[in-house]
Amino acid sequence: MSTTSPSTAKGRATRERIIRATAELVGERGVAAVSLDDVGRRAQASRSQLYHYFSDKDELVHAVVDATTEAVLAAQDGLLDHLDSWAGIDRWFDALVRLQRDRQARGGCPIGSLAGQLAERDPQARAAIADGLGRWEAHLREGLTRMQERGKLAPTADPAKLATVTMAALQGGLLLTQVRRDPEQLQIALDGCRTLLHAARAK
Amino acid sequence: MSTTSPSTAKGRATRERIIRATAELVGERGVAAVSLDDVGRRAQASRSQLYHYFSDKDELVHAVVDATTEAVLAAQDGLLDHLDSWAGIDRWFDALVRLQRDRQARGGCPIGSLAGQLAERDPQARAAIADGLGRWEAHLREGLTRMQERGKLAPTADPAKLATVTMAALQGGLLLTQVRRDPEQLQIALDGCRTLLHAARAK
DNA sequence: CCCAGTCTGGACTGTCAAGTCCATTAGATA
DNA sequence: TATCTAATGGACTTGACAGTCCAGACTGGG
Repeated sequence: MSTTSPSTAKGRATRERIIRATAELVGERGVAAVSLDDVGRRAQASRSQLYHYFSDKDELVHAVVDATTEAVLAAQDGLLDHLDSWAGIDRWFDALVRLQRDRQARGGCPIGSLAGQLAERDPQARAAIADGLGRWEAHLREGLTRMQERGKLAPTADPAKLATVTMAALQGGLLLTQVRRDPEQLQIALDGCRTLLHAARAK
Repeated sequence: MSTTSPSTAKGRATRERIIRATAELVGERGVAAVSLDDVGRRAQASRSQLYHYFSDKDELVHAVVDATTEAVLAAQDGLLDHLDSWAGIDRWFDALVRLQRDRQARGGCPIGSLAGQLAERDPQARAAIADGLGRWEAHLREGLTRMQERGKLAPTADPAKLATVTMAALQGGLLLTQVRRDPEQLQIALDGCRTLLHAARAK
């Protein structure tokens, strides 16, 4: 629970600034390595403001988890709603790989990173992350389902499982990309995945 | 560098105990949440012993990374050397899924977890983790290559890429398993991967 | 313009962790 | 047995961090 939800525009802006700054720092260094002083500095907010808007660090982290999942989904806006055609899926895959190249293979997946850091430490965060990944996966599952309905995907294919495999390849590919500092790793993973999806093409 | 490498059996035992205790704690709570006092308590060693054998926490963590990769590979001993047949690959996949069921989907992959925690924070650790994953992947790549030589895999297939996709599916499947607390996620990911591998079967 | 509620700055406290130091014990070797 | 070195215990220092507190500034509805 927030200690205070801001009722003025200024307050809301400050709260947003705090969350954004925290999310950035968490992305750069990981949750554990971010101190509230760091956050205050980057957000141009004093310590007391942090405690004015969040009851403690955990609550701030939860807000960051939510903001991060929203940001990841928003960043894919325009792509996730068109996963019901082979071209749409290709565009999505290409965009994901391009993003890793632009980022020089740093940081991995913001949600996946949070997962690794929080899953065993904070059950509430784990649930929120699972939810975020679920929403992400749902876009693909629903796209594949529509394709099946339109006869583009074999009737025997299982859209739910295909969506899960794809998420696994994506997350795993991002992990390999991050560890090896090589965006090609994601490319290879998604290429494999594409082959698998095409194998479920309606004949 | 170690401050001191133990020259007596007792010293070696202590050093081992420290590494093992740290690895356990890191697996349970994550790197950042483990203090040297915790380690001392679990390893039955005083603070000064930690500094006798390791120059600082980072060096201890590096030792843990090495020990963890060795442990993960050792745990798959008897499986990794037989990835040159469809049956061998099936046995491997099954064992991985069974392990997650036994562990109630907790902890994910020890190496993958370390990757998420250290990749952006400790370049040396990142390199060590990349090396460990590389050795892991090499077993599969070499197995697939042998299969190709024996005509079990299509000549057009690319063992290196197939091995990479498989590692991605494995790591991603483990991440989903961990976040969703559901071992079935790994099963689905590996089943998809199996389908992909079979698609590269020699006709 | 007033003032109640909102927002903000920064000093302060308690806790805990990393890393240092030194005195002591155990063990090997001659 | 004497002696040297490895190994150990634990107190101590230093610094950083989470969280508290309170006084002062701002703001918007009356």
